[in-house]
Amino acid sequence: MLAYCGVVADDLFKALADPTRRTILDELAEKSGQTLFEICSRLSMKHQLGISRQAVSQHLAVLEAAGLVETRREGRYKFHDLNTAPLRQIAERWLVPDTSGPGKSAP
Amino acid sequence: MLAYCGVVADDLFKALADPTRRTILDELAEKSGQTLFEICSRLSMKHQLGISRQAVSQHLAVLEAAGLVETRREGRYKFHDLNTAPLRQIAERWLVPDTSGPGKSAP
DNA sequence: ACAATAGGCAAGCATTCACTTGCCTATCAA
DNA sequence: TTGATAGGCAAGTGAATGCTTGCCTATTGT
Repeated sequence: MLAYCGVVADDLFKALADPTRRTILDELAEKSGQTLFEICSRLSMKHQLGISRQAVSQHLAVLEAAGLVETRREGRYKFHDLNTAPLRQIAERWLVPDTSGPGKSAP
Repeated sequence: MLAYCGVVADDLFKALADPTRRTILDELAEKSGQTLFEICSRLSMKHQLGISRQAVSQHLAVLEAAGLVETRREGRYKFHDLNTAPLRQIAERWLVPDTSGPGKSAP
């Protein structure tokens, strides 16, 4: 799709810049569909991250804005799923030799 | 090489977080072996980035710390080359495991 | 030698960012 | 209902970051 291009690029890289957010992605890759509290307890238990619930919530919002996390609501629960699709533009930007025409880069 | 692991991960993602640094990577991907002044003029000409030489120098230092840029000195010139090797750990970290989940990735 | 070129080092400033604190809404169980 | 759970919103704070300014060293050309 043409999504995850242009303007979203900045959100994507900024989302990946924080180590806590990368750990959250690791947790969602290991078990998808986790709630906010489940992620919080996992960060505390497995990674010894003393972090508040609101901080994790803000991290999830950043990841969602970058398209790396998708959410679905069910009752009072909100489940979070990992979406690795935006990551492919990283590989497409520099890892592939530039064979195409004058491709406009997205800062 | 065993480099580009562990501690370097944070430097890598932080280096990619800035749009100016990503543009520098684009320029080095298009033409390798550029000097500081050459990169400066390209950022100014092609990308309309009014940025000082020192700022570009600092960006290059960050990129070099992340392993994304390698340098070689010849006389009073310092040439910069792109190294995309560190980028592969991004794909290897999240793109590989896709056995679980609701199976809604890659629409 | 002298000046121009290519680059480096360090302090200061302004913005951004991660995190906390406090309070609020919505859903479910007793 | 009441209370507990799951989550959201907004202001404030301290640290990190991007950029500038000023001065410095090294190399090259005349």
